[in-house]
Amino acid sequence: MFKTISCGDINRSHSGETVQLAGWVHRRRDHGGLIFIDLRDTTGIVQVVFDPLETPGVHKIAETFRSEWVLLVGGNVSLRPEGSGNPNISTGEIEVRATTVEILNQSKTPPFEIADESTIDELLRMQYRYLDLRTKKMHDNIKLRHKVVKYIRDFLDSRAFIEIETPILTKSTPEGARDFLVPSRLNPGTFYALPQSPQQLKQLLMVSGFERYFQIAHCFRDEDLRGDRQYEHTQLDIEMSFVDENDVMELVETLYSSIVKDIAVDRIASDKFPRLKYDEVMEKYGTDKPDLRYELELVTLTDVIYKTGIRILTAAIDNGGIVKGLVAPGCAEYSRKDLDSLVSFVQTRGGEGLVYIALDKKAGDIKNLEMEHIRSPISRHLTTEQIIEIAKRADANPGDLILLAAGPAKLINTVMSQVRQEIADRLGLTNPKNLAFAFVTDFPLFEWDEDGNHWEASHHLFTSPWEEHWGLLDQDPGKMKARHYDLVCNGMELASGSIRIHNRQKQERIMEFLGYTKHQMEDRFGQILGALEFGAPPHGGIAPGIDRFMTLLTDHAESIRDVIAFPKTQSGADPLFNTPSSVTPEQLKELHIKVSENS
RNA sequence: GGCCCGGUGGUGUAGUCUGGCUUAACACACCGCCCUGUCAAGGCGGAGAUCGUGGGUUCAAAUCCCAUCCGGGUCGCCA
Repeated sequence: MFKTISCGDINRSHSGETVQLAGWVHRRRDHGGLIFIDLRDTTGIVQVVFDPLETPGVHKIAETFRSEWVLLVGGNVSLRPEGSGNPNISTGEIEVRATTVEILNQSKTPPFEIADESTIDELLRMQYRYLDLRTKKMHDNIKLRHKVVKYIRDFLDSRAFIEIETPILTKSTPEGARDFLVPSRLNPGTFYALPQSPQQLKQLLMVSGFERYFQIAHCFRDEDLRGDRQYEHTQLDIEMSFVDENDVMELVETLYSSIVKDIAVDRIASDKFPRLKYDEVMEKYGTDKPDLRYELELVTLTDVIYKTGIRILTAAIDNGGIVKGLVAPGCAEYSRKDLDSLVSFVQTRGGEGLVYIALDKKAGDIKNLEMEHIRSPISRHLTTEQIIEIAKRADANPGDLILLAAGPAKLINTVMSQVRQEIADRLGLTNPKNLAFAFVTDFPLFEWDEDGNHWEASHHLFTSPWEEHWGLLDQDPGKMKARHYDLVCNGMELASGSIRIHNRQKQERIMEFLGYTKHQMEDRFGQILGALEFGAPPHGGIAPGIDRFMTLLTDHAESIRDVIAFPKTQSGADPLFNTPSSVTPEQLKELHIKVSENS
């Protein structure tokens, strides 16, 4: 071993000891006489002193040190002279007085400083990811991730779960997300697919009788990337036999609240996660993954607004749309600029616009509201009584700002849910230390797809409907509820799960309803349908995303890219490896692949 | 695929709207010299940028126009 102790582990109890350290030159402070080097390894930073009077030879070498050189330093730990301690670092009471030094490696001047406080272009960070990962910030993120994953493994192990690996080369199932395909060399013209999730595999493991399975699983989806979406992400895949939705939710609830309590100690979360119905959260928050750190509920105002006859709003209602409002408490004083930025916020997200009604707090009480207290582009189309009615319905008071948007329900919900988030940010209600977990339940089993003009499974087609809803399949499938539950937190979907169908006939009824022919069922799902015929136990599970969860646990993650060691850019590139890249004609030939000219 | 923001020495930014006062400014980093208690050390000096790329307009373009590439956000998409 090169070192007898790590930089960050030294403290005043080691005073007087002789140590050997290895690490990187974090910073150097050359006084001409004394030279101070902050030596950094993965545990932290310690100050090394090179004294020209005590060790002139070693001091001479130290004059050549530059940032990020790799050193092996021998020396004595000593308390710093009175008054020269550094309370900002854990090793600030002591220093190592160097007696020997060896340069293990030199470094070019790095393209950016290895420091947490610097903001560096993300492309450059990715091009030199191995340097970006040297920062304490990234070390902390990656180490915390390790801790969380280890905690999960220990937790589930202690509850009799078995971790089982499933293959990365699996079968393409064209529904859902786009698959990543891998050509088969031995079977020309055929392909494997990378798993979008081990869904069918874990169900098969339940049929195999393992009863409690989990896996830290890599999942692959060839869809556009975002701050919270990468081509490949890691999920905690869980499946259990002989359970109902409560068992699964309670397991996750205990696991997640324990992680917060034991690892992310600066985070605040409750032990019990509220359970909310899908219809209710869509109405109140406009999204199925609401941020519950604050209230700010949306209000449907379609009827009151329709009565006013204001054309710009009622036109949308005539076309089948809705009007939703949101009260921004105490924001009546918003400047024209503030308001304009909200309007364009809505417009850049596909909305027609945003109508505001500011109620001057001078009115005192809502009953005393007069026209002079109203600031709104639609005020001249409204009577005082109408404004009071709107305000009452929205539960707005003088001093508040009412925001209204009209249009198709889906769009308005999407946009207004984002306005809600934006207002909460502006009001400072989004403390990242608070983790507002909740389960969303009672999802519809199917969603109508306008474009394709057919029904789709809103979760996936293995999800069981409520037992008493099977009768609705032929009558009113849109009303069928699913045994499906999501874990949400701070406006993020963290996990999705369900109780599965474990009966072949029932599974085939769903597939048939979704438009599959017998032949297609057999071709795509033959393996799972077959397994369901051999004593498949009732089972269900859930799959929490690890990457998203990690961003909630750290202070230093702007996106999931900050909790993944080697992520990809929004266009799916890795600037470090410079991939995707072309391959040799020989490789293509072996794989029976021809690249078309016009691509 | 649509929309929005951004790209200026090694890094981070200013300058762009309103073309010329720019020999492109500032901070950090880098190089040299000075300096014995600093810790984002300090002082003095120095080097370093054809302003993402390609066209165009103009007497004149970092600045205006067109195209294109790259990064980020967002809608679609993500069972």
